[in-house]
Amino acid sequence: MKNKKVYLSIFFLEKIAPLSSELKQFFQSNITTHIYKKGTVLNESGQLCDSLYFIKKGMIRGYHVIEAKEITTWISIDNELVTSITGFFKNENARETMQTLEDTAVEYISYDNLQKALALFPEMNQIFTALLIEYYIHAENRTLLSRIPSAKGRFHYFLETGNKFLLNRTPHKYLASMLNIRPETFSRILKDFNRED
Amino acid sequence: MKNKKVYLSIFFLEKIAPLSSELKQFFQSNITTHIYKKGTVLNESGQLCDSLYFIKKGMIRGYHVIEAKEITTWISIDNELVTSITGFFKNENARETMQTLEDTAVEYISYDNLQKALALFPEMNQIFTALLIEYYIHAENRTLLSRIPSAKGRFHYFLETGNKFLLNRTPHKYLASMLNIRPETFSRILKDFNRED
DNA sequence: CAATTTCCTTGACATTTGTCAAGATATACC
DNA sequence: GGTATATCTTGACAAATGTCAAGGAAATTG
Repeated sequence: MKNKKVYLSIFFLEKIAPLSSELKQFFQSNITTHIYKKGTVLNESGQLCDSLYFIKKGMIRGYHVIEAKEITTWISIDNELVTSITGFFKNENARETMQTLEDTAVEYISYDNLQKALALFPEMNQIFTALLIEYYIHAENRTLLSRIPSAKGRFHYFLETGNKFLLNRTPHKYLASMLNIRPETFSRILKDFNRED
Repeated sequence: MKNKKVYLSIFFLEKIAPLSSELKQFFQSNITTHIYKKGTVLNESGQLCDSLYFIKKGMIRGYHVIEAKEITTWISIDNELVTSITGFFKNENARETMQTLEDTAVEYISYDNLQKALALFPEMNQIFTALLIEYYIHAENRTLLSRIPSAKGRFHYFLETGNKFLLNRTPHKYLASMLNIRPETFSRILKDFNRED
């Protein structure tokens, strides 16, 4: 008798709204798992991103290339959903590149299967909407953060909005990029911060 | 015989997906119109924002107050939907303030009525999702813009992404704030830009 | 349309942050 | 585990942008 796999992403979705057993069964049959080595590019800017990933364990960043420089716009870790949102949800080519910053175990579902789920299971629409709102809020927070005038201000806002633990887990150059600060300046701000505190 | 009012917002929604005549009728009965004087605050940070506005004609900005300074995060004009998204969609207190920058005619619908529409008319969910995705993309664009390192770079990205016409319509101090530039610097960059071009 | 207020521009200067270079740490790889 | 590579730190300096102040332009108000 075959063992049923346990998918963390299903638990994750259940916390948003209850899933019918049919929908759970659907996920059970359509989720794929994979482990990516640190540094792997999941999806390149300009390619179609047709997967929605759930990070079981690990870290992924999204970045854009502007004026020949990488600009990191988000970093996600364990128990978060990630995709190249603009590309995935409109089923168009992604504008950002996604890359793992640690060895990363993911569960994922394809665009087509997600659309199927939306068509077949009414409760899926509810979940999908809730997720979009959640993601919108993240985007709004990032927007606000990056408009704080001083580098120090952005750094502290970043810490105060629940990201402090990333200091010990993410290479600082990516945090610096996300905060629109040069690594050298980041290092200096961090020194001051550790001194005060 | 009573004249049926013509609501631009209904045309706006029809462009996203077809509306059943029942849904159109529902909007017909539940849309309110209003004209706000320039400078009016529609919804203050910390208050519940329970309306989704469609700008018939005019201009509205959203801003946050951080470190005692106003930070404008978006500016919308004719034929756009606006609300304090985070607040409205989660039915929580808004974190931003919305203010008209011109005399502004709006059509709006309440949170409760929007929820009713979502419950009663399946096609409304489709529209709602499409709108959320559209708004997400806007937010992502703003995020990217504000992470461009140089003030000049942000200014040019702003122009190149279809906002040039705002130069002649929006007081520059708000554009400057949205681009995270001081008004004095904005003025200097603009002078250079006009010289070159 | 005159008066008042707000907004924009310009100059001089201060401050922050970026740049470059070198050495120190940490991490990855054979 | 030792070597190679990447990352972080620090200093000296340069460049970009912010700040302050004053005058001019534009818009608003009575």
